[in-house]
Amino acid sequence: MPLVATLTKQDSAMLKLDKQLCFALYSTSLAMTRLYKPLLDAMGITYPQYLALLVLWEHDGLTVSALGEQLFLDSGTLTPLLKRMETAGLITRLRAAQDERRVHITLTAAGQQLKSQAASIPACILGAAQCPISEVMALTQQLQALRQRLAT
Amino acid sequence: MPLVATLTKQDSAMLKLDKQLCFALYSTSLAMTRLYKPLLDAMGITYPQYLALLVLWEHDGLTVSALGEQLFLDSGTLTPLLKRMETAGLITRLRAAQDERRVHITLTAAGQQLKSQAASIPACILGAAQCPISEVMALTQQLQALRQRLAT
DNA sequence: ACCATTTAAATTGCGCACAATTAAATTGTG
DNA sequence: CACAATTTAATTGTGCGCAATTTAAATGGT
Repeated sequence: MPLVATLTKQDSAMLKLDKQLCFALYSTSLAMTRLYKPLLDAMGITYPQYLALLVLWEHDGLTVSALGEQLFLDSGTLTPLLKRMETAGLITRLRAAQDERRVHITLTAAGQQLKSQAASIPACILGAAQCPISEVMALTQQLQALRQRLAT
Repeated sequence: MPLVATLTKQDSAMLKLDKQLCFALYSTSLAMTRLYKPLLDAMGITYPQYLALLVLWEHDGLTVSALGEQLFLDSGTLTPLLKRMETAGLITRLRAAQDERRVHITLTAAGQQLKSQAASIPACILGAAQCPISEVMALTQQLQALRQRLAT
């Protein structure tokens, strides 16, 4: 009698890697990051740094925690990432005078200029995805809805 | 004249974080991992280690590279991960006698027994996802198809 | 005004991902 | 057979994610 005899066939079927949404998410997300890598290497940034820039290009001057809310990341991840971006000359980190706990992140001229360099990236990625924009948008919305349910 | 004047409205719209499939993938994948964490903590394993176990529960004795093909990961990631799993007593790493370049990964009794402990996980996650199984299956297949296109 | 509580960011430590390199074993070719 | 090319893991170094803790500043109740 094998040790796994306590598992029903249904349980075993559920534990197959290819059936799992979690792995489809995980492996597809990593595949997407790999696709971005050469494009971002040319800009001298990493993928999470690119995400931070996407936020800052929309809303400059956010605090670390406000940035973290947009990205679903905490200061443990963001603080060192932002320090590297500061060293690279893309942003400045400045404590607020009114409330010295808060650190505001502001784009430098170099950080702002990267936006025009990034303008060609979405089309480039869409091309690699090889599927109609309508499908990409639908998938994006499904994932956002799922994320919403998972995070509660 | 601002520096971003070279960007069309369409370019700027494409660079909005919320519109991006890549971020939906990234943030949803991380949200999923966070959901697994307490369940896996109770088993003493991490999420990537869980994925490795999913493969080994189906096909025991795979080489490092065969495991890597299933998981879309390389030896730089797997070697240290597998060493930790070996230290934890879940697997053994054994070089093949016929071809000493190859290292076969085999489940220990403890590694096999974890499967029954994991049997309740998929249902638990499905509950948190709060959506019908049909939708989860459809999303999984869409992501697998996307991954296929991105990886080529 | 005092002090406990709360909040914001930074720090520490661990485990991935991944590029690049290295080491060792095997295979292919003349 | 010799030896270059290939294959397989392991190693090295960088940058995340994240839990847990720490530090410092602001807030709130008395």
